[in-house]
Amino acid sequence: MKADDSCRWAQVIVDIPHRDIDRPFTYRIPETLGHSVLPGCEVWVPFQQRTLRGWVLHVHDQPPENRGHFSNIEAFHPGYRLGEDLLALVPWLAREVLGTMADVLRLMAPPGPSLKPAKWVKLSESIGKEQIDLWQGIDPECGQLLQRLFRAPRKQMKFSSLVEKSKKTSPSLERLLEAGLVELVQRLPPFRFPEEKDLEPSEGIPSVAEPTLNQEQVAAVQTIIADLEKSHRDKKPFLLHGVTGSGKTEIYIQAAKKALSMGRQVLFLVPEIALTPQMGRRLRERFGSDVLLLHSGLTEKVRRSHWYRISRGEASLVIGPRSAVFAPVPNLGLIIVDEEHEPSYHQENDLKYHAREVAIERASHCGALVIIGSATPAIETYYKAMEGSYRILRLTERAQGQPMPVVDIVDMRAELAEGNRGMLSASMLQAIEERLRRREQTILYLNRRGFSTFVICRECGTVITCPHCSISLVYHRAGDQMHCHYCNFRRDVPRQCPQCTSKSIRYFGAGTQRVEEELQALFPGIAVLRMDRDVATEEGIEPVLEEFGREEAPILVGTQMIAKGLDFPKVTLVGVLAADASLHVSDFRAVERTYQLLSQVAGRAGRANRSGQVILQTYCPEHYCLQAVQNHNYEGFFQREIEIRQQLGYPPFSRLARILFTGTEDSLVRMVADTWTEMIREHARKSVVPLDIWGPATAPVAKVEDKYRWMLTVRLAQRGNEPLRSILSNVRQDYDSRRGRPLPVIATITLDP
DNA sequence: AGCACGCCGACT
DNA sequence: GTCGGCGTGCTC
Repeated sequence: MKADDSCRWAQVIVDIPHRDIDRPFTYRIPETLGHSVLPGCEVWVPFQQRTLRGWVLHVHDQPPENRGHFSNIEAFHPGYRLGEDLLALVPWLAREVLGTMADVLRLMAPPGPSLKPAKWVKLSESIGKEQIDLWQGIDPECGQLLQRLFRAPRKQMKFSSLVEKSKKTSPSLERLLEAGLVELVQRLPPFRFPEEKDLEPSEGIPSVAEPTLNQEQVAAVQTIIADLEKSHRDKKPFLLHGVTGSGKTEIYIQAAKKALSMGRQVLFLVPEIALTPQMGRRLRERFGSDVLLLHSGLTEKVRRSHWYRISRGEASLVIGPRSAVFAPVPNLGLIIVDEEHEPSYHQENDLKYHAREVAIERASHCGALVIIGSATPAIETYYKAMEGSYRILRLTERAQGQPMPVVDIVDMRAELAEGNRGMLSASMLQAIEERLRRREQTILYLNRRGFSTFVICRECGTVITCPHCSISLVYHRAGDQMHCHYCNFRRDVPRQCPQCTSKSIRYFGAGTQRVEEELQALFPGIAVLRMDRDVATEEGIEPVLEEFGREEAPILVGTQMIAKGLDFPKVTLVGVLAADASLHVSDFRAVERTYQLLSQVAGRAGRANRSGQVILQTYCPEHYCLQAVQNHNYEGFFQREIEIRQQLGYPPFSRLARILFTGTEDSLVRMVADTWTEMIREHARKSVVPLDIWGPATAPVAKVEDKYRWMLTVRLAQRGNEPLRSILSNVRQDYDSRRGRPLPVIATITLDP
């Protein structure tokens, strides 16, 4: 063996997502692996009696300072290497989401199972025929083994085929190992890149002519192109704020073309999986076969195959959902995050990262530009743009100059006063009748986000709220009480409205089914299609939508399931039956989400050359959210909302963390939650950090799959995330290292929920 | 995570 | 007397 100071050394993260092991381990790179082992390589290393997968973080020439025993890297994956930009994300993201580096690396690794190295027995170089004969005389069993190895190709055999079925090393083999006649090596099965035959066929030639851009679009494109041409690495992201139908996609396309012409690749992130093929089709018409789609409907084989193609630089434009932000494109020049406000960028089962933030961080490591776009940016995003963290580009007009749809607000309190107890207002009915006469189509939304009903006074529109939290209370059937999901305040359902003393207290929450029934009673013989979770088949929502698209029914009733990506030219009326339902969900983002949803829904009316009408039914017509939707006034909405956030100390003026405790024994879950609460309080006190702690309270969904859920919300009343993160990380550390058998309760921390 | 070492109960 | 339970500790 060579002297230590002439070999190369690697810092390796092993594939065990556990906090105690979440640090680099040092391994020697044996000469046999030459200079192939580089940062970003997937390797196999000995780790306590077994061989584990790992990834090389750094490679260096100096032997480690602290002398000790260091093992050799046993094998490496020849098929890929993570780029420097992705590698740089590993410690950052692990810290960001309070996870481990192994967790992050798993997200970046090729999809599907990793290669499995096998143990091989190799005859040492110097062993000749004579020596084997000699051993044959001394120990026939050892001689036999040596004979078989000598005859094997390359004088080596799989451990399992040499030593029969008994898993244990036989005594004879042990002896040979000790004598240095044979050695054990880990060998990977031969690697070949996956087949491409499963790829969907694609036209190689762009088939659609370039559309003409309006003035605003041209200006935006010019700004972006000028920035792409600059060579500075630290490019501040663009926020492309354009009203629905303003032609944001065309801007993306032009920006992508520019990046491609500079020899760099483009990542295009889209929120909804269902949207991906549609967007893919459109982009393929413009870019040809260089477009690669990564939607969730792909089989693992195909995803693997795409992944390797991307890593070899064979796809110039990669389009996909959240997880595509980790696509291994080698020379990334542009990342587009379409509909940046969509919550689907944030919800992830295990690691709770936000694709928009990952995109921005990744881009900063490879000098790429990021464009995030939306008609209704997240409040926090727009606030950052106002502060100057993003550069803002505005599209205030629709691409072809079409007018925005007319939005009417119907006051349902007045309807009630006039004796209409149905779900459909008089003006809504009238508008529907009109569409039926004109043979146009109507979409009705019953926008009931969330799971449980809220309680409202039918006369004055007052919603019962928590006295401590300025959010609405949620009615729980169990116990027939109202709960606050933030601070666990509880009260009985009031007999009278606390505002107007009326007794018309109602549990709100009629579903799409009732709408369907009502419509059929009102318009006998008219076909009504319904689309909600109860109707959705395995093929998803497509069949129903296609039926509607063929104009086989004049009316479609659905949940927000159908709010996205619809484009039916015959639809000229969109009705929202309970436009305020999602306003009262107990979440400080509820109003923001309502605005986004309603704006999006409103954009569905009158897409082609017919003008559209939108009717919003509500119990609080004067609410600033609905007013802003009516006037298509995002700016005004933002001003109101940001003011309220500031007053109440919600993000972006503070940082929130949510800790979810789950377990099958309710009392134990509660106990752990209490323990954490105390520990957090203690840590905050010691480090003098201004933390507010709400709860623990039962989670909005108190029991899921027989697991009880308690929730703790922690607020840091200042802007930086760091103190909050370190306190939570310390508390978890302390909690995990307590002696005794751990309780069967899982704690999940989400920062910026 | 998962493997070894170690110190206490019920067994051929 | 040993086999084996799982609490504790460590991993290049």
